[in-house]
Amino acid sequence: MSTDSGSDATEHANDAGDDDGLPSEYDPEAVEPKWQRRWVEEDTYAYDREAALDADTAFSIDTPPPTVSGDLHMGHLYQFTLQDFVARYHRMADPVVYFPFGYDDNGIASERLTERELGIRHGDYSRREFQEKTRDVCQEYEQSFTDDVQELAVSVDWSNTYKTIEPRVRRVSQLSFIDLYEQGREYRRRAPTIWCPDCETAISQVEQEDAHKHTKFNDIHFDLVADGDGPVEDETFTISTTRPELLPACVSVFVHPDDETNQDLVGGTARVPLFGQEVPIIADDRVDVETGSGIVMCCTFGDQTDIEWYQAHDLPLRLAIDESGTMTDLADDYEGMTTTEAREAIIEDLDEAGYLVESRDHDHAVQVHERCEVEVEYLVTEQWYVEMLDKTDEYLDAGREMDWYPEKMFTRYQHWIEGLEWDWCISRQRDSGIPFPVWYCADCGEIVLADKTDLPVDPLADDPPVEACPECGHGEFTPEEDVFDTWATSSLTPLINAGWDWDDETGEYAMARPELYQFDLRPQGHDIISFWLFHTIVKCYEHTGETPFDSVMINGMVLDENREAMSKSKGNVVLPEEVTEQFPVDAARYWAAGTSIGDDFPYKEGDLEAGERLLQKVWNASRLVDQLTPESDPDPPAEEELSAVDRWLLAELDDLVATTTERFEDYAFSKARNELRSMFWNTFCDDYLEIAKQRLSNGSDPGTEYALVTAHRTFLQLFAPFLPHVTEEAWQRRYADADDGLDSIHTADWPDTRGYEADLTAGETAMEVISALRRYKTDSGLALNADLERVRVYGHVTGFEDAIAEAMHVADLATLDEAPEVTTEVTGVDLDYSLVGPEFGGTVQEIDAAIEAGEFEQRDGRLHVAGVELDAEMFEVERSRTYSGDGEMVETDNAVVVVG
RNA sequence: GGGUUCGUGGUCUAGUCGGUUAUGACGCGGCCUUUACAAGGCCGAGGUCGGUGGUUCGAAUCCGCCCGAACCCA
Repeated sequence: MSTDSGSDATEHANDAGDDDGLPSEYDPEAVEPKWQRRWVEEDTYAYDREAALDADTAFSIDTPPPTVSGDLHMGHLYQFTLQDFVARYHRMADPVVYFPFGYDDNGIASERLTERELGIRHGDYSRREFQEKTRDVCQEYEQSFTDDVQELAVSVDWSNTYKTIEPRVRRVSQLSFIDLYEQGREYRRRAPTIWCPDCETAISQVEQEDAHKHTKFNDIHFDLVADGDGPVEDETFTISTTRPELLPACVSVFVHPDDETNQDLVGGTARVPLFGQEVPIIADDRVDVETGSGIVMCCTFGDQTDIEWYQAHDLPLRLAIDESGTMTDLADDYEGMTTTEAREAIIEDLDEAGYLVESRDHDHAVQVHERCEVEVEYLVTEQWYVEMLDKTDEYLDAGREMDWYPEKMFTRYQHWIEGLEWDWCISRQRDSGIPFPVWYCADCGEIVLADKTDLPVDPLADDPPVEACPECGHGEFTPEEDVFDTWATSSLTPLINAGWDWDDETGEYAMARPELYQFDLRPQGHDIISFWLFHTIVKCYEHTGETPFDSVMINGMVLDENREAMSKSKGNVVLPEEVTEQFPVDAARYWAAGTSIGDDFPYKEGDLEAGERLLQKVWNASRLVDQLTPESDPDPPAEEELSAVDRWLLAELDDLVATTTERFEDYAFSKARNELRSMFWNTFCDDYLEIAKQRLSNGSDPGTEYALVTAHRTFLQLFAPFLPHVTEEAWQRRYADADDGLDSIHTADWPDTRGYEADLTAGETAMEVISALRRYKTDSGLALNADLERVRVYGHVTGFEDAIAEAMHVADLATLDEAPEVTTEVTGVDLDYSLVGPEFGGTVQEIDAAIEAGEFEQRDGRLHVAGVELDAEMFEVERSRTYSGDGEMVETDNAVVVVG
């Protein structure tokens, strides 16, 4: 039976002396690693392009490459496993699946990892040296990522992987830049920029996050030089600020237009203390009147509102802080200090000079860089931008064209886009990253792009494609030193996967694997859908004119057992390796399948244990099937050889195949898992197997054997995406074709419905009768296999009589044409409110009351109650029955059973 | 501060464009060794659906307000 006999030593560890059947114990510790290795060795998951082209279709998944910044966490396990459910299902249901893997190692996160790992600072090395160190460190982590992902049985095609720093990706990234530039979608401008003084780079709006900081709120006197009516003397007013070090950058003072007490100041002039510059007083409704004195100073730049004011009121620019967070010469005596030093010194001096009214404690939210948590500055620097704000409507439409799972996530995306305020700043002043393929004429500043055929280039090392400036003829060029924002590359994964490139011969962009684009699915965590998805849509849309994805599957976050986010500081982090040490991988996958897509969900050991039990159940059922059916591929029997119960099982199985297929198509894993489990456990194991066991103990029965094998085979296949190891093990031992390499269950065809029709009502009633008899035996203290002398059934179980009798060890079973002798008593009336309500409206309560009081009468099939008449379909009379004959009566929903 | 989503037995959850006895699993209590499985089988207890007001003959399901949580954006 074992089709891979001798291929692996570990496999025989637990089945000595049991050559013919399945070993009695399922041993995941031996079985799981065995198949993980085989699948990789045999390229079970490889993308077969020939087949894809033949079939003219491939199910393609654009997996977001995880950031290489440390070890695998539960979020990875969860996310990869969900992706794998999709990949495994479609690999069986569709001709071909493309399921690649990327490592995102070109960003700040990887630099930080390198610094942490080696205990160094990037600034102490040349760019090239540091890049090499980063690559070395990342390589180690990438290898362990690969091992981990393989150990989770994630069916990635390992022949289609990429690193975001590799030359091919650098080329795509630089091509993307050139294409967008040539389309006029990019510009370089000296403009206010969000700046991280610690990383010394520009960052984009979306890389900021909130942090609550404890600071001082300082009330400071400003001298009033003139109010709205003209010059005044010896008058002052008070502004409140948390950032007095920005006084040298103060360019105006603002008052809210509704602020009546200070309205007289508007149109006047104020003198900035210590620094002496005179600035206008202006009205603007962006003033926050809730905090502070209601009068605020505007500096270039303290926050985003300052930038808005600067632009709206055409204010002058005073730059008091430089790229490293150091005070400039504008700050006079404070030049060269850090912002923190300057803040303290200025407060002291203000106090001495009598300008400081009060300095009080204050908690407020500040913007910090998400990677290093250092407070951002707003500087004016020269950066590259991708223009976006002019086309947000179009990008929103692109998002609308995709199918969102769950649907509600689109709303989040929509609000995010509608709230955008900045174009996308894509230049970063970092060591590691993909350089801009750009030089500038040293004389006139003309922008010179690399030639597309030369990409990837490094302007710091390579020469520009021209000898002289095409604009002014000058012969010297300055290389662009900046690198791309990580997202500028991360947003290109569909193009990377599809092999997007410039074809110099045709003069067009083309894809090496156009059959993959647009991608069928983009999976993504809900915390980052906004900007990762958005940027991907924007770029791919601009490059190809098409939305990159057909559908998006959004997953939630993994929480701890108390529904709290896992974090190192809370000490509640569960590591994947701890989980897989304790439980089979299949059990972890069972847990992962247990959530509605999009919802956060907690780590739950109980679910892992339930998963483990299911594995054992699958195994034990497989053993029994193996023992009962010598033939693993019996021919379908003739119609008359199939008994009612066999046909019933096959018909139920058809329904299950249909619904499970639909669930997988809709990414409804939780429903698929639960329905599959309950059908397998309750209907197949508890009911059918018990019947089949008795039936086959008396000799062979082609119908039952066929139904048994067919159902077993089908269950293994339906379970395969969730439980790849145990299903493969059972499949190999019973069904795989030994002559055909690794005939894996994961490349088998997804089951089709077989078109069996059966009397499902009779089947259901028969199962009710069996349950009732089990209950009778339990209640009577009898063993479940105890013999019953005589049973009478009143109810529709036509064709199932023998099955019931065999399964329950009944010597004499017969059906009754009429209800057993009972005295019936009407106990009430069940109304169908969906019919009664609309018909009788307000009188429903009276009807209810009359029935409750027993004041009703049934005549001619109609119910006369509370002065109205109800049609037959609106009600059902409830009766209680008392059995007065011999034996004991047991009732079910649809049958009456008399034992004895 | 704004927005989005969510709040169902001890725990996790199904149901949620209204129809009246709310689904399943885990856990809990009891009983039972049936020749695949005690990691099994059977039975049982346990919730009125965050709170409140409203719409309606009828609301877990629709609307308002309040409370709580998460995420996103300021």
